[in-house]
This record gives sequence, structure tokens and C-alpha cells, in this order.
Amino acid sequence: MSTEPTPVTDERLRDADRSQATILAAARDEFAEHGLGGARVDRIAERAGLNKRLIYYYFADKERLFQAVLEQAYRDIRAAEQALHLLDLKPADAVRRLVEFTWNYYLEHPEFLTLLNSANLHRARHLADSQRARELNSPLIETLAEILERGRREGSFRGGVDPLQLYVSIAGMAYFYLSNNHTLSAVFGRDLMTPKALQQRLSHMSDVILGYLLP
Amino acid sequence: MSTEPTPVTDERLRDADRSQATILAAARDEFAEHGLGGARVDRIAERAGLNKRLIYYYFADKERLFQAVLEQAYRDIRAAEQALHLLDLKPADAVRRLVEFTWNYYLEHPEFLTLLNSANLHRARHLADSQRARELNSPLIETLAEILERGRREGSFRGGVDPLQLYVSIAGMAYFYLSNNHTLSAVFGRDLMTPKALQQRLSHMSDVILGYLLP
Amino acid sequence: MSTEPTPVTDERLRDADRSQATILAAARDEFAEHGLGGARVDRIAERAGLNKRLIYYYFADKERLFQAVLEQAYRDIRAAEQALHLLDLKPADAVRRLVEFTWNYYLEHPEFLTLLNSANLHRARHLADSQRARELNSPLIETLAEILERGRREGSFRGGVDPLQLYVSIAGMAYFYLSNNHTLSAVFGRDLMTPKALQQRLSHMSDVILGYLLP
Amino acid sequence: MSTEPTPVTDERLRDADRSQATILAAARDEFAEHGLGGARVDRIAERAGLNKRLIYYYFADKERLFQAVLEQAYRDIRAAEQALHLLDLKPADAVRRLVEFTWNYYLEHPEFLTLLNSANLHRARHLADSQRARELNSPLIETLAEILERGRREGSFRGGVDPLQLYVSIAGMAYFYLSNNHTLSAVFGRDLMTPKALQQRLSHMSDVILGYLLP
DNA sequence: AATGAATGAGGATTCATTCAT
DNA sequence: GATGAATGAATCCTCATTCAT
Repeated sequence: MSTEPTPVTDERLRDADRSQATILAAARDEFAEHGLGGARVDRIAERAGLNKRLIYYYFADKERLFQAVLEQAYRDIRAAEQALHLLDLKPADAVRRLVEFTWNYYLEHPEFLTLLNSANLHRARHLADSQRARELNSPLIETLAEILERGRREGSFRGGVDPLQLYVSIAGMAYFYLSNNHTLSAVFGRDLMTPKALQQRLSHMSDVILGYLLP
Repeated sequence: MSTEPTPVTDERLRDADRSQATILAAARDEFAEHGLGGARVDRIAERAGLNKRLIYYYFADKERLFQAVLEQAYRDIRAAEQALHLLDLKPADAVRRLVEFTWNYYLEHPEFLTLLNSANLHRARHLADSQRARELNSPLIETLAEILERGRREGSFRGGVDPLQLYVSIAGMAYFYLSNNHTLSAVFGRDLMTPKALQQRLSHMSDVILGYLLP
Repeated sequence: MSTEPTPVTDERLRDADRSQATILAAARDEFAEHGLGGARVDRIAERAGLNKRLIYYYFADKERLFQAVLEQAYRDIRAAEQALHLLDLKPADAVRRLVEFTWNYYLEHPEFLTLLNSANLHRARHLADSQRARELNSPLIETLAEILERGRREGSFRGGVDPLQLYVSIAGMAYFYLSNNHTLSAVFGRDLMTPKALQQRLSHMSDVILGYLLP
Repeated sequence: MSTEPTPVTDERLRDADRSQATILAAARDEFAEHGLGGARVDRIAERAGLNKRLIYYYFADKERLFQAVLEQAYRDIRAAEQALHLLDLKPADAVRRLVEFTWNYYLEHPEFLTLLNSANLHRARHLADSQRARELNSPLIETLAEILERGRREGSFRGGVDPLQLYVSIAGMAYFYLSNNHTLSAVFGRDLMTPKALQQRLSHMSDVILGYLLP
């Protein structure tokens, strides 16, 4: 009869959190593998080792589950970006590091690419709530703007570079290679995922971006 | 008013061809809008104004219909590429033209991007038949190799550039921007599809690619 | 401009007959393999190497095609029975011969068994036309009656044997063994279709029937 | 009015079992009436008064539902056989009783015949799992062997009779008459299902089997 | 006589979701 | 918090059959 919450409640809450996280991870994998349309709630439950009903309990429906997965994916990449501390580096090193980071992140998180694909196939309607989109807004663009400006001032970078354009170019070069690797490999009869090939791609990307920036 | 029998057979054959083409176009649009998983055979039939059964009559099943759509999309872009006659231009002009072409083609054929997305989601299994993949192989890479070599010889381009890498970079820069424009617009709160924004993107791409190539 | 029918017509008629026979044989095999419900008109056309439309041209619909197949099957077995000339044999030999014939016919025409099954699954509605059924009526029962009577008179057979009952027993013993051979083989773990096993079955059947008839 | 929680779990489990049993019975009737190919899952659901989806929930697909029905049918007849206690009877009585039992069981369970027909049409592929087939193996054959041996020893039966052959003959005589009664009735223009005709058939069967066995 | 094209009415199966406890 | 049972509305696909020539 104590007025304090029983420890059981705490434990339950922790269980609840854990269950949600488990579902989210399972859903992320399922959506990444099959897209939004191809994903199966049944399979997500199976992957999570939890009852299907629980998914609805926590996430209401498949759409909102996808939204939650998407937001988590954004939060994850934003967190990784935060850890880069690009402003501590010299401009050229900072850009090089950003290229490397983007490449490695996509390489290590292939699900991110597919999720992005699915989100765009559905016209980003899962980010329609601009409130939410704003929260996911990367401070990276501002950081990159600052880096470009510093580089320009010290004469190591050309001027007039739009940081958003540059960011999209970096991302695009990494993304297309990885996302289309099956198609490209099939069409060109060349395995694009060997360690050597991956290394060459990163080199090429750095060369292009820095070759362009340097005056 | 001739007394000859009308070329009945021909006409019938043409009807069959027309039906197939109609289905293919309808399917292309449906797949582009909803992805492979989200596409509905019923809707394809409706779009085509033809009986659903006919789709199965000609294309066996949804998977193979998708494959046919994909192959058609590849044939279309290859045909457009052929018409560029890049080797008639000076190296820098040729590259600039290729960048413009890629950009405009993607812009004018948004369905191509979505189809590519879907194909990649399914790990290019629709191109698994290597025979087929080979046929889709773009001669563009060889053309680009020749252009790069010419440029290098006349001193206008840097050496050591892998044409496949360059092609993937050009495609990736255009693709990512257009394919992910919904997400990007939402997250960065900026409409990326205004005529001006599109113009700026093309400029940026040309600058990056040529800025990199020029020594 | 001659008034005689051109030979072409004759040829065509012969083609027509041949086509019908081809369809009938293909249908027989298809019905035998898959039953009436499982048979596919498409497959019948394929088996026959003829256009599906032709099946409808000659046989109106699947039901009536089945009926035609069934009637043909009956005509075939009746023809074979006619060739036995049982009345030329001594009673015991005649019965022995009938047992052998039944056994061998079922063994060599397994489709007959399945067709019979299908017909009965559908309550013989394909024989509903009693006119037709009568035509298929086997004179064998009368022949058997005569044999039994002769045997009784010469003291080699017991009396009071109903020829229809006997005929059904002979048929049933052969039929069940062959028709159920897969089930029986699976359940008893014994291959019932080896030459030796088949020989033993025939022996057994003869022993049972004659053991019963002999006083 | 007890304060104990009601055995909720048990009841739910029982509901599940009941649903499965209901589906099984409905499926048995549908398969018996129309065969595997002609049976309609929709109709089975209707007959069961349950949602069609539930059939797939419990039985995966039509094929496996058929298999379950078949296994149940075998279990049922085996259970009935067990209750015969043939070894408590004198050899001749035991055989007579087996003949009667077989006849009556088929007569009262016409669905068993049709199911067997369907199973055979599909070449017992539903019993392919030999593990399962073995479980359905009737101990009747061994019992019959014992009976035949006893009869032989006391001089009332001839020797050298294979119990499996005898069993198949008994079953076949009953089965063919009942299973093909529609065809037979149509062809011979004689109603084989009147009480008198049924009585005569049983008599005939007993006469044949015992006439054969008695020395 | 023969055939390729086309169709409407199903048919098995799937799926997201809700019920009941 | 967690779960097994149940469902209605699709969804892909099939089938017998007809059209048009």
C-alpha cells in the first residue's frame, strides 16, 4: 500500500521500452528489405519475436510504424554526424572527412538507403508533419556552410559553393553507387563491392569533391 | 478500293503489339508511382483500358511484367544516349552535354528513377539473367573512356579518370537530388523543384564534374 | 466449276476426324491424370497440339468433352471384351480368362480406372442420358450368365451365382488393388507393382473367384 | 459463483480445437462431394460457418487441409477396426465379421470412398511422408494373418493365403460396388442401392470370401 | 477448318487489423 | 504488458469460354 510506484512498474516500463525498440529494429530491417509496400507486419512480429498485436499496441498501424522507423533512422544518422566535430578540422580535411563519413555510413547502414527510397516513393508523406521534419533537419548544412566559408577566406576553396548542393552531391555519389550496385554489377559485369573497388570509389569521390573545391 | 484481301493478319498482329505496348506503358506508370510491391495489377488493367486477364496472357505474372517494364526503360534511355553523338564534340563539351542529358532525362522521365529504385530494392534480381543485362550494357562507358582519353591527350583533362566512376558520379548527383527531392525539401524546408532551383542544380553539377576534370 | 465435291473436302473431313480423335486422346489423358475438376482445357489443347478453340468447336464444352471421353472409353473396353469369345471356352477356362482379361485391361489402361472414378464422383451424370448408357451396356453380363449356367449344369460350378455380382467382384478386386496401389504401397511399405507382385495378385484373384465357384 | 478465475485459457484452447474440428468436418464433406480439384475453400468456410481466413490460419493451404482430412479419415476407420476384437472370435466368424464391417463402414461413410478416390487420383502424394503413412498402417493385416493361421491350423481354412491380398479383395469388392454404383446402375439399368440389393451384395461377398477360404 | 486475341466470373491466398481475454 | 483467435477486404492469378477473322 505504499504510495511509491512499485518496482514492478519500473520493470514493466523498461520491458515496454525494450519491446518497442525490438519492434522498431525488426521493422527497420523488414522495411529496408522489402520496402513499405512489400513489408509484412507478420514478418516484423516474427523478426521481433513478439506478438503481432503488440505492434499495433505501440505503433497504431503500419504507416505510423514506418514513420517511427524513418524518424529513428534520421536520429541515428544525425547523432553520428554530431560526433564528427568537423569544425575542429582544417577546411579540406573537414570536407574529406565528411565524404568519408557519408560513404562509410551508407556502406555500414544499407538500410538507410532503402528507407530513404521508400520514403521518397511515398513522396515523403511520412515527413509531411513539418514539425517533425524540422527536428530532423540536419545542422550539417550550416556546419558545411561555415567550412566552405572558412576555406574560401583562407584561399583554399573556390567561392560561390552552395553547401546544400555540395552535400547532395556527396550523398548522391555515394548513394547511387551503393544503391545501384546490383544493377551496375550486372550490367557492367564487374563486382563493385570488393574491398578494392570500395576503396577506389571513395578515392574517386574525394578527388571529385576536392578537385572541384580547390581553386 | 483494291480487290486484294486486306492484310488482316498484319492488323491483328498490330493489335496484339499495341495491346502489349499499352499494358507496358500502364504498368510503367503504376510501378513508377507505387513501386513493385505497391503496384496493383487491377489498376494497371484499368490504366490500360484492357482486361486484366490480358496482362497475364502476355506477361505471365506481375514479376515478369515488371521485368519487361524495366527492360523497356533501359532500352529507351539507351536509345536516347545513342542520339547524343558525343564523339562529334570537343571533350569538355561532350562531358557537359552528357551531364545535361543525364539531368534532363531524369527530370523528364521521373518514372525511370522510381523503376530503378524498385529494381535495386529487389537486388536487381530482374536483371539476373546476365544475357539480358549484357544487352542493356551501355556503350556509353566506352564512349566516355574515349572522350576522357582525348581530353587527356589534348591537355584539357586530368589523367587517371575511370569512366565508370565518372558516369556513376554524374548519374548519382542527378539521381539523388531528383529521387529524394521530397525528403530533401521537407527536411531542408526549401522547394528544390522550382525552375530556378533546377537550373542551379544543373549548373552545380557541371561545375563539379568539369571543375574536377580540368587540370 | 465441277459439281462434284472437290477432293479437298474429303481431305478436310479426314483432317476433322483426325483432329477430333487427337483431342479425344489428349482429353482422355488429361482427365485421367487430373480428374474432371483438375483437368485444364488449355492443357488438353497443348497435349493435342491444336488450338483451344477447336475443342469448343467440336465438343461444345468441357463437360461434353468429358462425356465423349467416357463414352469412348466404354466403347474401347466393350470392343476388347467382344474379342474374348468366352463362349468358345469351357466354363472354368472362360471365367479364368475373364479374370485375366479384366486384370490386364485395367493394368494396361490405368486411365480407365480414373475416368470411372471421376464419372462416379459426379454421380454418373455424364451417363444420365439412359439412351447412351444402354448402348454402353455390356453384353458381358449375359455372356457370364450363360457361362455360369453351363458350369452349373456340368457340375463344375455352384449354383445361385448372380453374374452381375460376380462381375463386380472381379472388377473390384482388380480395380482396388491398382487404383489404390500408391496408398497401399505407402501404408504397407511394399511395392505392389513389381512384376512378381502383379503376378501374385492375378493368381490370388483367380484363386478367389474359382475357389468360390467350384463346389 | 466461485471466486476462482475461470479457466479462460482452457476454454480458448477448446475454441481453437473446436474451430479446427469444425473446419475439418466441413472440408471432409466438401472434398467428398467434389473431389480435391472441385472443392471450394469458400464453400468449406461456409459449411463450417467460419471465416475463410481461419482455414489458412490453421491449415496453411487447400492441399494440407486435404491431407489433414485424409489423415483424420484414416484415424477414424482404424479406430473402428480396433473395436472389432476379431481375435475373440472363431476364424470363420472373424472373417465374416470383417467382411460385414468393411461393407457397413463403407456404406455408412461414403465420404471415405470419395476421399480415397481423390487421394489415389493424386497418387497418394498426400501420404508421401512415409512417417505418416506408417502411422496409418493398419494392424488389421497382422490380425488377419493370425486369423488365417488359426483357421489353417484347425483345418477350417485353406493354407497359403496372403492376408494383404485377402484384405484388398474384401475391400475391393465392397468399394467397387459402392463407389461405382452410379455408373453401374446407369449401365445395367438396375438400382443397386435398394435395401434388398445391398443385402444381396453383402451375402455375395461373404460367400465369395468364405467359399474361397474353406477347403 | 483453324487460330490468336480477349474476357468475366471466380478461386486460392494474403494482409492489415481487431476481438477477447 | 501480452497474446492466440478471428475477420473483411483485397490481391494475384486461373479458368472456361467467346470474339473476330
